[in-house]
Amino acid sequence: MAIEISILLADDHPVFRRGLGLLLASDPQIQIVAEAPDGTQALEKILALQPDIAILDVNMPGQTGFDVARALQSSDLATRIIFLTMHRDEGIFNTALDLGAQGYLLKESAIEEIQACVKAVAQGEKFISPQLSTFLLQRASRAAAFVQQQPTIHDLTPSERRVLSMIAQQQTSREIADTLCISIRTVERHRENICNKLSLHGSNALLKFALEHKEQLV
Amino acid sequence: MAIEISILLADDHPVFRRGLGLLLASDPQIQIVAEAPDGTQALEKILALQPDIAILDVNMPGQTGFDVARALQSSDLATRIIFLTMHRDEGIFNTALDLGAQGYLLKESAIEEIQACVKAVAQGEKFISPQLSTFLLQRASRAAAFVQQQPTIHDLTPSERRVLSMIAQQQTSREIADTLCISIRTVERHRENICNKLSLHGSNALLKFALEHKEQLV
DNA sequence: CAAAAAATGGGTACTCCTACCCATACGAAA
DNA sequence: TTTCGTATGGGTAGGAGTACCCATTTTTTG
Repeated sequence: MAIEISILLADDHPVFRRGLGLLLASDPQIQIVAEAPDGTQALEKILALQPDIAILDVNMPGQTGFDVARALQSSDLATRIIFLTMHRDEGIFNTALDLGAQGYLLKESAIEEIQACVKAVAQGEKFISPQLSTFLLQRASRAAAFVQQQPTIHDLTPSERRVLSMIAQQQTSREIADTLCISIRTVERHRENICNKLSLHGSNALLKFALEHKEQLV
Repeated sequence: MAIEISILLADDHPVFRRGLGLLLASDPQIQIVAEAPDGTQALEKILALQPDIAILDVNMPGQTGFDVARALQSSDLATRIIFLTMHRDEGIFNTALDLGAQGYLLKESAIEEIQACVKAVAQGEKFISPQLSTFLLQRASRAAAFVQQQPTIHDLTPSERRVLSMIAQQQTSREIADTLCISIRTVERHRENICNKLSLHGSNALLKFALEHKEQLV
């Protein structure tokens, strides 16, 4: 078949981006119509070129892949999204799916896997890295249970998220209170609520969590 | 000139490895003689093929790029080493230089930069990502001052390193003491000594440091 | 409008960690 | 042999954070 799949490729690592571009373009069905080194340029080019598929790195300087996806959600473009990430992380994975991603790949994926993903997504199917099947099953069982058993970062209120991200920047409650011009007790209250929502216990639970989930706290 | 530079390429991410391979091979002077997905295979192929240059990812499953470099140090091979890493991290950088690396590149480097690095190293020069010039200057000034002003992980004793890596695994002093069958006071003494050596201050200073330098604590 | 959620603030007890004080034992280096 | 580094242990004070208790105000939502 001579059906062309037009693709925009966004990743801030030149070698990875160019390399993947070359590898994908070696397939006659696939055409790379643009590349972008960051989310802002990716979004511009997606809106201008309206590719079939946008392959977006999650972690890019400036606008992240998630930011681009959010911006696209409010448009009526038919461009489908494949996320590409370093992190075998359930939180990021769930965020991606909540943003309506059709594909989710780890950067360590084999080339054949990425090609298969592109073709599956081009035909309207979904494709998720097999390495993440655990997360997918957990997500499915959660959905089946009709209750969210393991609340994530996304269940936090804006204030709580703000505090959490400041914790990830290694600020103490005292410093956070001073910065936000609120009482340290309020900060500690937020901490408590976050701990409860995320089922975190023990000493420095929040600091540990925050440092391990920095990426999601941009 | 028709001088061929033979290269072994080791990285656990297939797309990055293949992509970089294709990009480098597009230069007529450069020939990729082998690729490897992990340190063990990299070492085998280096010993068998004796390439001019080995481009090694630092973070690979099993044997890391550093492990390979250590193994090569004790051999008398002329293969020069270029390290490739995600992390803009001074500790990793210094370790690499201590291991006799001729090149040190960030994965976010431009393709031209990597090509320049390969050619420089092939001619016996050194090449370090310009993004790391800060570290290089710090290292130089440290050496000039003839004293190590900022001791690093490498200045810790074996016991201290063991404790630090357990801290990075989110164990409390109590748990570490139980695991090692020593008094919690000894663990706390190690913590103190580590804090002093690394000039760490404030609450949870060690936990923060340990979580931010996990990669070096394997 | 009423109810729920979110944000604000305070009290108290407890644990963990840091930061200082003290010491003894052992092996290696000067 | 003496000294230094390392590992081992104890005491004590204080800061930071968790985990409960209490409350009021504002905003959002049904």
